[in-house]
Amino acid sequence: MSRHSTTPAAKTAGKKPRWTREQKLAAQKGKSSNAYAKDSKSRPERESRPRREDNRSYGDRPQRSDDRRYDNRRDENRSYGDRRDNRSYGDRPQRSDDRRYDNRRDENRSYGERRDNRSYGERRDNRSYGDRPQRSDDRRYDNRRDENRSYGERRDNRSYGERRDNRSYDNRRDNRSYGDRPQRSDDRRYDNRRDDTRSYGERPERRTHSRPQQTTTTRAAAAARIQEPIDMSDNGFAALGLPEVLVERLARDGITEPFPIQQAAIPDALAGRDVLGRGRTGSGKTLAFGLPTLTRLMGSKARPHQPRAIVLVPTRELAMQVSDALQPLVHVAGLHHKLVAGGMPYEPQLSALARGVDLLIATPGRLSDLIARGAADLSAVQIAILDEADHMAEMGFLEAITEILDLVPEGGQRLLFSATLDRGIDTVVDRYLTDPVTHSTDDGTASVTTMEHHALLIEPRDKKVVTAEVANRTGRTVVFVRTKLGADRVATELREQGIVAAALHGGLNQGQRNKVLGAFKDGRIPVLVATDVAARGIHVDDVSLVLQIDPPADHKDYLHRAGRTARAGEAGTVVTLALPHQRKGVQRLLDEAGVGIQLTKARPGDDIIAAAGGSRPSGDFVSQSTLEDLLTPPGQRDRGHRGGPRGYRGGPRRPGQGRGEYRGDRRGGRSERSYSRAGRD
DNA sequence: AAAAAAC
Repeated sequence: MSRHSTTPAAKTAGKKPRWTREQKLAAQKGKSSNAYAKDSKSRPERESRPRREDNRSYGDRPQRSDDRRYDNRRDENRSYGDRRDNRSYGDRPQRSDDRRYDNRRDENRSYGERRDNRSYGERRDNRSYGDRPQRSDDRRYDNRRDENRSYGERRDNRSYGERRDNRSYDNRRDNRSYGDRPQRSDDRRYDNRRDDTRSYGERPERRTHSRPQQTTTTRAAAAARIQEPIDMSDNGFAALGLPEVLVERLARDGITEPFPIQQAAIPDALAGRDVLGRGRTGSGKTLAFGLPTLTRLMGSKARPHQPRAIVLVPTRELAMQVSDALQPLVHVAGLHHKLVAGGMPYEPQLSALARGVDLLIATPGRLSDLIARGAADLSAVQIAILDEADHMAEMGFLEAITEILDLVPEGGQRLLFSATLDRGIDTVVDRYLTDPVTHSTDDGTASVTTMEHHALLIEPRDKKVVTAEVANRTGRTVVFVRTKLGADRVATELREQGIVAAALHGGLNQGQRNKVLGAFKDGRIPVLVATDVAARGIHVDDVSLVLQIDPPADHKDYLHRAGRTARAGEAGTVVTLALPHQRKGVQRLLDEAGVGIQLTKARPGDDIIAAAGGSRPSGDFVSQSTLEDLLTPPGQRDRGHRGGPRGYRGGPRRPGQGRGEYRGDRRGGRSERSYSRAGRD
């Protein structure tokens, strides 16, 4: 336990102690011998262990004014003793040069003040401003809901015919006339998202279409219909002790029977216990932690800046998905939630926190950022949840996670979920959980029986062609590669061979990431070439093939990547390619994952490729402009220059004198509102 | 070793 102790020096400095490199390495090796799942009772009581760096009583801790976390006053507004920087003025960095107090965009600063004063040639993005993605198209700077924007600003101003949901009426989720639809709480705007990871086809109610046909169109009638009782007698969620509003809301989406992980974990989570939950990919883990969390939060309100529950997730896309999935439930519970992640504008996150958020769904970086800014204060968090917990406990995430969890008061509830929970999370469990109960609804291996696995041993020179042949098929395909550059390269190579493919990785800006994933979900792009950014948690309907052209790092990654297909009982195929020098490693990985198959030699055109649904691609080059067209939602095409060839558009423009897509800051004096787009378009 | 995660 010595790794949890703190040096006196660190304490007196009032700094947040960090783990040393040695401590982290020790933690990574899983040196703990604690068998939390089997013998958790034998662990010493939480209070008796000096786990936290700061186990002084609250009264002994540094005063707020001394606590950087909660103090974002400027130094000049504090007493000298409180100041972070008590160098003499002359020694301090010039204010205009001081990033901490300056979050203006570069183009609104004088040149000397800019963060990036590299010459143009050195900059990463030295396209002329005109060539850059249009600001107005960039979700990062505007995530207001459509209904709060002027029409011109709305994301979806496609004509009805162009919209995503132009399935025939019978195929729609909701084919009632508008007037017949339920009130806002049931409104599609808040309801075009999944409540869990089951496909719609999987939901009992959807098959039966038992929704009464509406004949009236008044709002009153719609409101009355909401009141219609839903049969609770035979509802598995009601039986678990969940509140009626949540059960009803689920039932309205046809979700009446909990999946095994939900059945297992919800009662303990409701009872306030710490839970380790393992359920195979696509088995509904989001609801398993979401429902009890919301239930326990119901009835009281969050104070400004003090969320009462946090969900930490490893990627922005997953954060969005979790947020979307819980949205309707949060709403009917009378609570507020907020997605807090990087690549998105600060202002909505800041203002939501200022209003008070019950449930915060966050990626670690942005949350830490907001904490440092004094916008978020975790001292009222009662429930802390780690989604993809084993991944969050790995090097690279662990430090950020511990930094955040250290700010959460002890004694609260902790929920850790993943499809692959192994001993790698022991350090986190030891440090933050009390007497956890483990619910494992599968054996952590490739137990999804509707999933078919192939592993092809190929020659390096065949890789490009085999990749294209396997990917050339009907149905959605996710191709996994190891690196960001690889993703771009493979996507390009596939397009050159006639396959419509787009790359998704963390090197893209959030606007691009959203566009690519959106186009893939819509079916505009059938093949997604992704790094492991898409390996975990991301749900896309009807992905029927996962193709791993670079082997995953370990067997857990194999299972997570594979888990993008065959979700919730659907069928799916996983094809893994291996080069001769990767043969041993890949075979071991297959064994560890419990797949139970052997590598098979394959060449282009082989039957095994056809058996997996693949065929020789057309070879008709998919041009860049075709791709851009497909990536751009239909209603946003043919506006501005998007989709067209990139040419000279007036040459470089001095920052601050752009085309006016983004003018918020220039109105001056409204930094908090600087992303406001009022009057635009 | 890479990817992800703040700007």
